Amino acid sequence: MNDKPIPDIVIGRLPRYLQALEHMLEQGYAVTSSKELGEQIGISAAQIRKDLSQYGEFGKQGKGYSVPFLVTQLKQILKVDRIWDMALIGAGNLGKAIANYQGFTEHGFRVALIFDSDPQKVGQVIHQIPVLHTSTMIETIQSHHIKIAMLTVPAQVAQSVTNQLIQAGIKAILNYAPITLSVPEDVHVQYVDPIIHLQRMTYYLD
Amino acid sequence: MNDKPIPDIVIGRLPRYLQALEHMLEQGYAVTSSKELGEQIGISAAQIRKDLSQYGEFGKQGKGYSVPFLVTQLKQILKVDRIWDMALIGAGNLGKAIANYQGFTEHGFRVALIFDSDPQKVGQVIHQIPVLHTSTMIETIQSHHIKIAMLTVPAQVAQSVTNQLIQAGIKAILNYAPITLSVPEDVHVQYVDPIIHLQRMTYYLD
DNA sequence: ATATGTGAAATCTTTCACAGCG
DNA sequence: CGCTGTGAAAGATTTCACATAT
Repeated sequence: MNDKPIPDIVIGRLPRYLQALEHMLEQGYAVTSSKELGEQIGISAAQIRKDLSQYGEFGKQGKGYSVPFLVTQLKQILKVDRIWDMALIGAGNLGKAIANYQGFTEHGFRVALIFDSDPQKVGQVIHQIPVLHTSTMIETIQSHHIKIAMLTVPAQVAQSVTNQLIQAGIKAILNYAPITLSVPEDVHVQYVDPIIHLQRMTYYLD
Repeated sequence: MNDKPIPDIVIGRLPRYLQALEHMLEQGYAVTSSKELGEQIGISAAQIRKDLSQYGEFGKQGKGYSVPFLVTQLKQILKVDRIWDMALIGAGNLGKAIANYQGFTEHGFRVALIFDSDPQKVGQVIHQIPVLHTSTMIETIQSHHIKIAMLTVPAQVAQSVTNQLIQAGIKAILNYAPITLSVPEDVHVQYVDPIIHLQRMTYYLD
């Protein structure tokens, strides 16, 4: 039981564990082991045990881990044992596809607000949510106490929209724009960029 | 000048460097430094110098790096100095959005083939490309010598489709299905999963 | 004066290997 | 016996700091 912060690299693996365990749960597994889970997701058994041991003793020696129990624990650790409302900024093709993605709702993430700066898009209803103009963004996000935003605006405006999001009290940004965002250190950013992933793989191709 | 393979963690940063440098190029920068580039993308100057030095001496002491030269070099290193044809498997909402995404073409990635198992989708034309039935997938991919696939099928069938892709000679998979794929070690997989990213951030929220 | 390229040092991460418990 | 939890060891990665070049 340490009081040092747990490395971010460990946090990054927890959602993968949760994903695999939820899959096992659907398949009716009652119990699993670090070895079995590791084989499923391509991570060593020792690493899984070490990662989990940062948070408590969830397993039983000689037996393994209870799948439903571990799912519950991981959800608590990751704070996904609740519903998170999110704001979506950018109602273009990508934004629309994201607003309609079922996976978010299934995992407790709800698109609550949608914004766009194009007057033609404002007033449209996407996935039952009306598109609002960005001029009302800061105060609307504030009044809804929303902490998570998804950014699907063009790269040229991504940083200035981000600055507004920070003013609005947003603390986590899922950024689909192909640009590195500059944010204060209490704001978290994750990047979704297929080009970056593809370029990382072509390196290894002939 | 080493002959050990360069760590994958270094490869993973190169596309970020390229992205920032292309951005600088558009803005008309002729020269940059490891310090300037590092501030742009939140990576230390020393790390950038060390990473680049794995591939050669691209900079000039006292001066910095020529932006256009470094862009050219990085494109060669990452093998994105050419056009890559790709196969898209899964013509649902997400697949359609991806097929229409301009960013791929702009970076030399071309969606050349689209497959789906749903007879209703077969024959549809998406972004000027006809949707083919998955029964013809293996031979069609082989005859086009395509090495990269994007997977936007439901999780339940992702592994079996992957097995077919491997038979077809695919060596790189960009996987949008929320499941870890099992592949031989000469096949590369990258994951695009917004839920995983969101869960990684909620950990840090109150 | 300024910024690279790079060994050496520091730090971080993973794996090992085994005591201990069910 | 089997599998966890965990210190210690090994390995990988990052940072430091400076000789060197322009």
